Amino acid sequence: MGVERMDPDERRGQIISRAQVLFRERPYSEVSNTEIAAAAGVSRGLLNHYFGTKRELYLAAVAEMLSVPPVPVPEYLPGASVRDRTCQSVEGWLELLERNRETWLAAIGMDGPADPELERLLDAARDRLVDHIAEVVGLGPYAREHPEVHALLRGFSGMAEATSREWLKRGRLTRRQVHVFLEETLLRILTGILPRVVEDDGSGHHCAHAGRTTTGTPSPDVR
Amino acid sequence: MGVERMDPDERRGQIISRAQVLFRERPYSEVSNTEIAAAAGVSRGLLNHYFGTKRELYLAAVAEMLSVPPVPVPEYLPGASVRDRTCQSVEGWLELLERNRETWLAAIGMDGPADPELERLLDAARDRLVDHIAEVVGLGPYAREHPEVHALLRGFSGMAEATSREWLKRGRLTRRQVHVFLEETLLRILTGILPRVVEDDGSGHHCAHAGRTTTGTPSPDVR
DNA sequence: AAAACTATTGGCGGTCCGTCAATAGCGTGC
DNA sequence: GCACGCTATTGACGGACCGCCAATAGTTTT
Repeated sequence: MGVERMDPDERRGQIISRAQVLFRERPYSEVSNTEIAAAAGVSRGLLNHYFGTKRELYLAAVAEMLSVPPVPVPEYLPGASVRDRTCQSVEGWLELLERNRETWLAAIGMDGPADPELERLLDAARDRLVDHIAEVVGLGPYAREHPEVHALLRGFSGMAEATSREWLKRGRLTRRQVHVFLEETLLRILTGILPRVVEDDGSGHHCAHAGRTTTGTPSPDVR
Repeated sequence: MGVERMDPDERRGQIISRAQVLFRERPYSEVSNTEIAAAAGVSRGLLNHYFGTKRELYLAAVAEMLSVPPVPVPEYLPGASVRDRTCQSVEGWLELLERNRETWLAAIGMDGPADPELERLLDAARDRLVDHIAEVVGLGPYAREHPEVHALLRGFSGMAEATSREWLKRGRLTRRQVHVFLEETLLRILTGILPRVVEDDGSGHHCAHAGRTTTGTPSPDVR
């Protein structure tokens, strides 16, 4: 069926490409090699010939997905303030995210999500944690009134998870450092930032774009 | 083999318990029903009898892991300042984390890899992103000198991911809110918090514990 | 044109999961 | 005390999937 004989590199590329499409739609375990082979118009055995195992094929696919989204290059603005630069940085992140949202979401989840049930469980657990934080910190009523507060605290909880990973798993931070960092950050969020976000009416405020931020290549979600 | 007939609820509990042990060690796909059944001293068919499908068994196990409400109850301190409370909150989180580290890593990593290779890929991608942020923001040299800076920025990136999820997937935040929140937070981190963490020499600083924070029950990693 | 090379296929064996009829423990009514 | 019903529990069957390997069919070399 595999119509013709093909240049190995080309085949390889084509297979990976087809695999990426499927792996973006469904998680690892729910897409079969048979299916990938069919989508590529190729025998199943050929996948093993090129990649050895299904997992390796998956890794190759993901690796290429992640290697592509090269950060949109920001231009160096000599006169830019720290604030301008942070604003641009954030803007760049959001832009990138909005653009290849599929890719990122797919890359992060491999075995777990795609199962809405499991997702609900984890979400619920995290929400409980956030509720607890809100309570301890004295935001109880405020948080109940403004749902955004809750969502923002979820953001903080994400930071807590990430730094904790750096501490427990990679050892690049000490427990003390994690503590100080989280405490200081949470404090600023509570005292200064939170109200500002909630009461923001949408007027004014955007980056002082001297030049374009911008996208050397349009970066159309992977390729 | 299944030694005796047993009370259904008891059986159910026993199976879940055994399953949890295995699911903590290895990810979903790498632990077979056969194995779980063996560990529980029970026929494989019985798992399907009680839980229908493997996934449902998995969900039941995870649900119980997460339900054991990890929150250690903090005492209400009437005279405590906001700072004290945030400190306690953070301390509570870290304490909890250090204690049932296995459980959390398992629960958190539920939607993640467990494949070291894949983990490496994702880590590398995130590190690249963080490098980029550091560069844009003008921390390039500083970050290269102090690895902690890099790790802390990873923390911020965790926050970015979490808030973005709230925006893109759950719709509890607007893009604008995410932007303002991230920008403000990043700015404070850069100007005020980062140096403090890096130069912290380990002297002084801990919560003003009026009462104990503490652990009504020792909370010995799940149960 | 024959031979060496390799991309490509199809089938084999093994593992794993969901289903289902059959078995075996336990309580109940007479 | 015994037959009967209920259900926990098992063992086996069918289907899907994966990794391996010998056989096949293009392509290049001599």
